[in-house]
Order: sequence, then structure tokens, then C-alpha cells
Amino acid sequence: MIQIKNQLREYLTRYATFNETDIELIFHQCSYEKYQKKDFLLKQGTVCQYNFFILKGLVRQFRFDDNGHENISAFGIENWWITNLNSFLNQTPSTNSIQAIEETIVLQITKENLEVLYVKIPALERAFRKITENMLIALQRKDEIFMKTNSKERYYTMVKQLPDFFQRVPQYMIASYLDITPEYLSEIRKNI
Amino acid sequence: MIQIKNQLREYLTRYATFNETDIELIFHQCSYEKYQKKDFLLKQGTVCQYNFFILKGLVRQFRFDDNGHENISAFGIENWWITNLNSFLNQTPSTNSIQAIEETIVLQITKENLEVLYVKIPALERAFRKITENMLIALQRKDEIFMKTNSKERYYTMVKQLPDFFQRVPQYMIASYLDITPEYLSEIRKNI
DNA sequence: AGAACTACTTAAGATATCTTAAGAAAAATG
DNA sequence: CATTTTTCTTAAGATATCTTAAGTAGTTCT
Repeated sequence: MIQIKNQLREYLTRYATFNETDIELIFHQCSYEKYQKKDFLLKQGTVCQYNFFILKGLVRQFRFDDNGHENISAFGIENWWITNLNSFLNQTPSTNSIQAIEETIVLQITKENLEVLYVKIPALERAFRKITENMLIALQRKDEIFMKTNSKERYYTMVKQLPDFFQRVPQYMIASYLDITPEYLSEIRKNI
Repeated sequence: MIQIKNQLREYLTRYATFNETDIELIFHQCSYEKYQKKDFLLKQGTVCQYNFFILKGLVRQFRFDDNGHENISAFGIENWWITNLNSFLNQTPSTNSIQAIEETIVLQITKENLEVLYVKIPALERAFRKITENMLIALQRKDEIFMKTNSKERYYTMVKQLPDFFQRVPQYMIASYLDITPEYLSEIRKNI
């Protein structure tokens, strides 16, 4: 409990200045939840009720395409927020799902509660402005890599940048994230 | 001059509440600039000095890949902010350029001035939190479309969603944005 | 209006990547 | 530890997309 509050405090103070009352307030607007492996935090087609702060664990965000294949658009790990932002902010049905790959522990907050906090604690609005900026930068970087490189290079870029992932995520999910078939990724790995 | 201030006011009040003093303050931290067709607002390799609010005109954001081909990652039109966010926020060399496709008129603001404003006017921080959220949502949508569709579908999606663009942007730039060769886009268009 | 760019099209051959199908290996489960 | 399920590999044929090269049309400049 205190440990969790510490993790949240440590994370938030990377982005703005908070006093103890702020942290307390934020903490109490969140709920604590544990998801087992394969549990869904969000299901495609439903309205995303929460923004999830991952305390521990690993999730993937994915959708089924028209051929019934899974398309992974993102992973979420410790100290990341994950949600379907469009669904969460506009309270519309989500175009993708979020599912735990490992047992995952989160703090989750509703749009309503988050907006109350923004008003009470301007530093939180600053923190989220910066967090969102960083998420945008990360996605722009992904976009750039996908634009300019072929499958093999995408794979090597990912190996280099996120070596830890390969221990925790099955290869076919890496393939999906890289927008390659698992068979072709296997092929790529063979020809090293 | 008053017209410009009105455009800025109208835009910002879509995201938060501002009084006249706020608008005045924001306006005076920006500088007004006109770029001719083909002028660069930002050059690959240099630090991005400004966040640009496009009052009028059209720009593209692109980089040269290793084969010397242009890769367009984004367009910017009236009432959009455009910058290389990573370069602007971290004052590091930009990985891409921004160039005017038409004569383009902007309000441009430095990181320093923007940060002064965030402190003086919390509503601006709120507005930029929301603006950044919307940019992230837009890029996630692009990511989703690219993940799940082939070239032909990407083209049709774009025709449907942004028909105005096709009047203003040469076809080879559309091809670049869609990550298709101009020759293949021509092929696609033939087979309708 | 003629010259010089710039943008678009066409087509043939090359290549990256996918599809399908099957089997092997590894991990989870009773 | 035997069985079931999940994950990974292999290979052959199919397909989307690119490359190259050349020609045509459209724009801009003098």
C-alpha cells in the first residue's frame, strides 16, 4: 500500500512537483486492480472506462483485422499508462482490446475522477501534458521506423532498442507488433 | 492583426477558457511569419526552434531515407500546430524537415516562451494537454490504418477522409505519405 | 510561345513478404 | 511424466509492391 503510493509518487514527480496531499488525493481517486494472465483490461467494442497505470506486469493492445488476425499496436509495461485514448476521452466504443500477457497489477482511474483531479491539482495537468507529449514522441518514432525500414531492419531495431522484451513476449506477438507474419519473422531470424 | 488574434482566440477557446488578457499575452509571445512555397520552416539536422501554429497554408513534414527518397510523415494545415516535438522539447537535432507546400502564414513560439505562458496561464497548459491528446489519437488512428490495410485500401481511406487534400497536394506526395511508390499509386488509380 | 522543369503514367522484370500446410519443439496441465 | 496446448520452424507457391526506364502531359519561367 505505502509501496504503491511510493511508486506513484516517484513516477509523477518525474514530470511535476507534488506535495503529500496531492499524492494522497490522486491515489484515492484511483482503484487498485490485479489482472491474471489473459484477462482483458479492455474489450474491443466497449467503452474504455479507465486509464491504467501499470504498477507491475505486461499488457498488449491489439485488434482483430478483417482476416481474423491479431494486430498488436502497443505493449504496456511497468510505469506506463495505457488506455484507448479515443475511447476513454470521448466515451466511444474502443477499436481495440487490452489484455494481460503476464499477471498485471494496475492503478486505474476513470475519466470523471481524472478531470476532477486536473481541476484540483494543476501539477497533474502539467504531468499529463508531458506524459502525453512523450507518448506522442514515442509513436512518432515508431511511425518513422516503419516508414523507412523493411521487416528485417524493424526486427533488428527492436532487438537493439528493447532487448528485455524478447524474454517476456512470445515471438509471434513481436511479429504482430512489427507487422510481419510469424512465419516470415522465423525466416528472418534464420538468416542471421 | 485583429483578424489573426481572433483566429487564435477562436482556436484556443475550443480547448479551454481564456480571458482577453490571456489571449493578448499569448499573442505577444508568438511571432508572425510568412513562408513562401518551398521555404523550410525546419531543416533536418537542426534544432527545432518553434512550435508553429498554421494560420493559413499547407506544409509537409518529411525526411530523406537512406535511398535518398522523401518520406512524408505528416501534413499541416490551417489551425494545426506542427513541429518536430522531440527536437522542440529536448532541443536536439530534428530527424525531419518541415516545408511549405503553399505560401504559409504562421504564428511561431519558442519553447522558452511557451513555458513562461504555461506558468502564467494554466488554461493554456490545459489546452495543450488536450491538443496533444488529439494529436496522439490522430496518429494512433493512422497507425491502425497502416497496420491493417494494403496500399489500395490506405489510398481509398484517405480519399474518403480527406478529399480536400487531393486538390492541394501533388499525387506523389500523397503516395509518399501512404508509403507507396508514385508508380504504384498510379497503377492503383488506373484499376478503379 | 518555346524551353526547362515538374508531375504523372505505363509496363516488364525483380523482390519482399504472405499464404498454406505440415511438422517439431517447448510449455502448461492433469 | 504423459498429454494437450501453445509456440516456432520449414518450405513451396502465390501475390503485392518496388525498381527501372521511358514516354507523356502539365507548369513555370524567360
